[in-house]
Amino acid sequence: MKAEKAAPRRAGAQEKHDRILKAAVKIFARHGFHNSKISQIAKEAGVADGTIYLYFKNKDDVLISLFEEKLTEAIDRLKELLDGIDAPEQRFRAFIRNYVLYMDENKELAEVISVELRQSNKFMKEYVPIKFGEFLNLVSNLIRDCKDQGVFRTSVPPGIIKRSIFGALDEMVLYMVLDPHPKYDAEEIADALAEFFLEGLKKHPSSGQ
Amino acid sequence: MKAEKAAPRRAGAQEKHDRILKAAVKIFARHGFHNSKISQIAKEAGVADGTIYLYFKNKDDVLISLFEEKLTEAIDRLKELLDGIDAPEQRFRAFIRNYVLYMDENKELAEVISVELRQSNKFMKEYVPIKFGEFLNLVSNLIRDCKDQGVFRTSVPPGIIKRSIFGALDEMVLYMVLDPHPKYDAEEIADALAEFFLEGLKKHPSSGQ
Amino acid sequence: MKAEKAAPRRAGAQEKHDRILKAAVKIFARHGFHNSKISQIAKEAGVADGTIYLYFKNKDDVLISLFEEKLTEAIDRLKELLDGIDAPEQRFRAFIRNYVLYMDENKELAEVISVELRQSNKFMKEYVPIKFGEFLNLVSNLIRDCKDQGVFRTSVPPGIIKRSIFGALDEMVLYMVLDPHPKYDAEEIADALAEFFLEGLKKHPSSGQ
Amino acid sequence: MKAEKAAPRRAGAQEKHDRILKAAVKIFARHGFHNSKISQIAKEAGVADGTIYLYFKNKDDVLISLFEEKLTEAIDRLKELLDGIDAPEQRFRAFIRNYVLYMDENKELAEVISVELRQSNKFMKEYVPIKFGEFLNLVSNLIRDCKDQGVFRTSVPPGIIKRSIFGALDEMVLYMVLDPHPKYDAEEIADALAEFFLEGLKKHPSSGQ
DNA sequence: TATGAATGAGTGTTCATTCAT
DNA sequence: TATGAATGAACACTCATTCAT
Repeated sequence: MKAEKAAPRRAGAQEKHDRILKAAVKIFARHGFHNSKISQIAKEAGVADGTIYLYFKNKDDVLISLFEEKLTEAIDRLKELLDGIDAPEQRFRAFIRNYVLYMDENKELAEVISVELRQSNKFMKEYVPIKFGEFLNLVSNLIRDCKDQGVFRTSVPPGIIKRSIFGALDEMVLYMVLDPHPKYDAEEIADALAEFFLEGLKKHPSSGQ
Repeated sequence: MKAEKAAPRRAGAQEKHDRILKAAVKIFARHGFHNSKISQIAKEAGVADGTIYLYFKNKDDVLISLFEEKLTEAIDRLKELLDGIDAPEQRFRAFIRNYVLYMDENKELAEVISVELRQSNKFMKEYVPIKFGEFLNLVSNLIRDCKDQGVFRTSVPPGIIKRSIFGALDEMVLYMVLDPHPKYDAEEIADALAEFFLEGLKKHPSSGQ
Repeated sequence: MKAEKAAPRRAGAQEKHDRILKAAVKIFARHGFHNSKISQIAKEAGVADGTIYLYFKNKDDVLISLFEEKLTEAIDRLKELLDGIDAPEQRFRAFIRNYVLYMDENKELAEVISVELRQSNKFMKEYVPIKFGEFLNLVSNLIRDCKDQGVFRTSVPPGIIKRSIFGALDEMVLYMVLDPHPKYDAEEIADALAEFFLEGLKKHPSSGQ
Repeated sequence: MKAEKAAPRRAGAQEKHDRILKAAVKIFARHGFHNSKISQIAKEAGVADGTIYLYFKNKDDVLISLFEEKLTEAIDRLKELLDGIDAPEQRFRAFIRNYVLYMDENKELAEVISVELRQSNKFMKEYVPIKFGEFLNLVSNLIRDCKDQGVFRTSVPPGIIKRSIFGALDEMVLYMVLDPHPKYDAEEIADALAEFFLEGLKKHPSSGQ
């Protein structure tokens, strides 16, 4: 929930807020945050420049809000989806699959997240890291469940696994959405990644120790 | 080899060029590319603002050159190192290990690469993607060798593996260099990652097919 | 009487007009005209921003109206007061005294007049100079009466006297209302100023000529 | 002496600094501080907009520096002049006379000081009040000397006198420089004011008490 | 080569004003 | 009348880049 900024009370307020954020995703994806102009976003959203400042504190806040709201949305969707699945391995697979498919359906958002998240994570102190941490915890929990149930016997520390998986997912998704002639489609990528991670995390009896 | 720009003639020229790039790494790591000022780099390098333009076409070119030269250096170091190792699996392990240790020893460079590479990859059309591709190919080759020798029997496509590994490495390294109180040291991280990847790529007899 | 603007029709209209002006005095005193926002005045007055434009043409007009009405009020009060006094010297003293006391009782108004009047006098072509001239004429008349009755024998031209007196009063009042730990109170200041001016304007037999 | 802002070291630096300040006086006099644009000043000074920021921290600093330097100059000139005069009354007269003539010769500066000083005094915390206080002290000292030597026997407190005199001078000067068809010239005004003040401050034996 | 003063295009942000409700 | 969301013109300030020395 955004604070500080008196949200306009009109009926269409949320709609306009969303329109601006949607425009921002498109513009940021196209030019990158730093090369995007507020006036471009305003134009794309069909509002005046000044209107953006009725809904967001400043340009940074547009990006932060974008991260916050879109990550929340994505996380919620993933959580809800996982709720319907019991078997840990299936949950893990479903997570990977749905993350990849979600990003494939929201290519511009995927671009923005991949390209700008690190910048933001480093230079914007507040919201982004929190939301991002929440996302990483989702991964942690999945891994812990898999371990608890004996699916994963890996000795790799969870803190390393969760980040590695995020890094791999993120990079892969970026490649997927940017490549104009992709060799693999989202489904293939999702399956391959799931396969890769699962193999890496299962402790195979034959591989001894 | 850079073009357009008058090649440095004096012996001290290369030294000044390097000093500027070294300063740039430090400044970019601290503030990010877009928030870094040419004047800050000049000051850090102990030269006048204008002098930077004797060695680099413009601000973008400083970052591009940085990527180009530092990636080249890193790649060459890794290549040379791998040359001394025969067994594919050992080469793979050595690669992971050395990448992580190298970045740990060059924390500022690691930050810049992690935080700025994607932006640059996307928005700077020229050198960066080429150099980055070269790096990825290094990974590809390692994987191909492992496959050729039967170490990896994975069915995951190499194009997906190489990017996943880069993504995981990159994210992990970023975490490593940024966390003020890291839970794991570089050695642990390297070992864990190698373990994770190798397990994921070996085709385990027991895991059937 | 203001023109152009629809005359307030409802009984409550005048009241709202006054509330806005009262709010404006407070806000202008606190931040200065140029640093005051219409929205601040609206908030202070408890009305919507747009409402101000139902009562005033624009921001300038708020200040102009403020000067016009408050100066009129002050002048009328002073005139009325002077009407009850016959002796020119007493009228002069009463004028000084009451101007100072009035401003002391209306500190915020005094600040606005002192700080903004000159700007307005110079850059706002219409009402302000007229009203201000009227105020100065009040002084002129007092002086003329004193001269006519032989109280003042000064050879200093009236045009110079009236402005000097206004300047001195204005500066003194500003000092009085702004100083958080004033050395003199309003009464003392009034008496001192009256003394100073009267001495300066009486032609003292002993001082020759 | 200005600090913080690295003054350009070039030979012509002081000259450019002065040119900008001179331009600022002209522009501020014409439009008032708040309605003056940096670009107007730059144009008038024959420099680029950005150049102004090499010599001044920001727009406020231009005004502050203007006050500081011009007041210093004026005060120094007045001090030097007074040094050559012994008799307190003559010193007082000389002060009035020279202040008025100086302002008459620097009409635009006079306008800026009269119109903007109060704003600045109130809203700019640092330099202006200090310099202004120094100016007031000059007046105080003159009065004290006159009292010490028995020229003034007034009972009006010095703190009130100095501000009244400044207020009267300032207002009178403003009138003088603004009136397109002035009834009095600078000499007359100076003489009249001196006369007025002196009469007001001398304690006339015949006026008893 | 090296300097750093000068440039001026470019933009985030503010806020007086409007107008649909 | 009253509202306050929306507008968009306006502007201070920054900083990459140039160029005279």
